[in-house]
Amino acid sequence: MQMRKPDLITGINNKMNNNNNNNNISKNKLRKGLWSPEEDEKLVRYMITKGQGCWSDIARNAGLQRCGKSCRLRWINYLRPDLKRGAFSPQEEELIIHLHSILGNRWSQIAARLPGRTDNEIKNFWNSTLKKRLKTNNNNTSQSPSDSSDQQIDVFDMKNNMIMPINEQDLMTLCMDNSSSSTSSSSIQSMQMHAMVLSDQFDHPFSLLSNINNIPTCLTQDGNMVVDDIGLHSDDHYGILEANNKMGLLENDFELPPLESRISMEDKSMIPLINHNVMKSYNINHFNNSCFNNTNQIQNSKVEDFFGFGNHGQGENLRMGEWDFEGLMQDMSYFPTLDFQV
DNA sequence: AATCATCACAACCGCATTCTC
DNA sequence: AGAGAATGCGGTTGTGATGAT
Repeated sequence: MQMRKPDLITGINNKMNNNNNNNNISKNKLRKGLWSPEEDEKLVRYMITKGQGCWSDIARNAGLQRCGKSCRLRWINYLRPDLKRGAFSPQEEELIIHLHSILGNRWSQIAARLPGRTDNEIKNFWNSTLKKRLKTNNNNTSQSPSDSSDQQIDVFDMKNNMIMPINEQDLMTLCMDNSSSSTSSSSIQSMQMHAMVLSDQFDHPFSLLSNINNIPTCLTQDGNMVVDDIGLHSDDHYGILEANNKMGLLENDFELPPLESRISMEDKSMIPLINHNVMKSYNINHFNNSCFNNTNQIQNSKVEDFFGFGNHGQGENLRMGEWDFEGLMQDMSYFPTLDFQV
């Protein structure tokens, strides 16, 4: 389906392109709007024979009166031979919904998990179809008292030594990306995730993460380690194990985050109390940055050792705010029919 | 048949980040 | 180091197709 009329930007372009004579086209006027079959053919032929390179060069050398950006978009979203096209399968739909529940509108990251699909395609599908469908579904179930969007999660304020509740949405936003979050509460905005303590009260929203096991939970401010599921609870909610003891096996592998990304523990006063399953999905660097920088013993450890992800290339870094999908997807037996592409 | 509303999606825009010189 | 170019990303727009009235 083609929508935009070609060359909306200038009437000059329109006339010139109708003549289909590249030599006559003004050097400064680039064509916009719909791509003609001829343009597509030029771009495809060029890409197949010459391969990818600088997009502005491609546009020029392929004889296209388009900016490089436009060529890139056309190729990535429409002309690429590995595009799947066609309707989304139910499995794809479900995966998009799940990924979106974790990632939000990070379309490119979602698309990276759907072979043959583009971020634009997924974004359009979400905005035009899935969002409405989910909204309808939510309306049907919104009367339920167990509506997860209203679920309160206790967060421990270390400065004031008290527990305060926040809603799940705020916590998820906080967890997703503390550099660009737009949480509704200023107190939450000021929080930084630097340690996790388990809490049985939070029945995590990420069911797909629930089969990740065998991790220690996190660290407290003084370098102690908080653990769960290994029978070391010291009271009703959590237990503390001396990090020295727990980390003894890991101290030979040393991997430190860049200095500038480390977070001063003094600046952080809030520790969320959340289920360890949620914590597992956090950005690995996030833990490097925030959890493990305060204890020498822990600094000597790789996070992969803790979480068993180990799927990153050497030296690979995730940006702040990204999630560790490599590790996450390893554990996603939830969608057995999909061929995940990394 | 005509009109209007909605859907679907290609493509654009602006901004942020990364790269290159 | 920094300025400009290139690239990538997410939000938004515009319009043909389709359905409802």
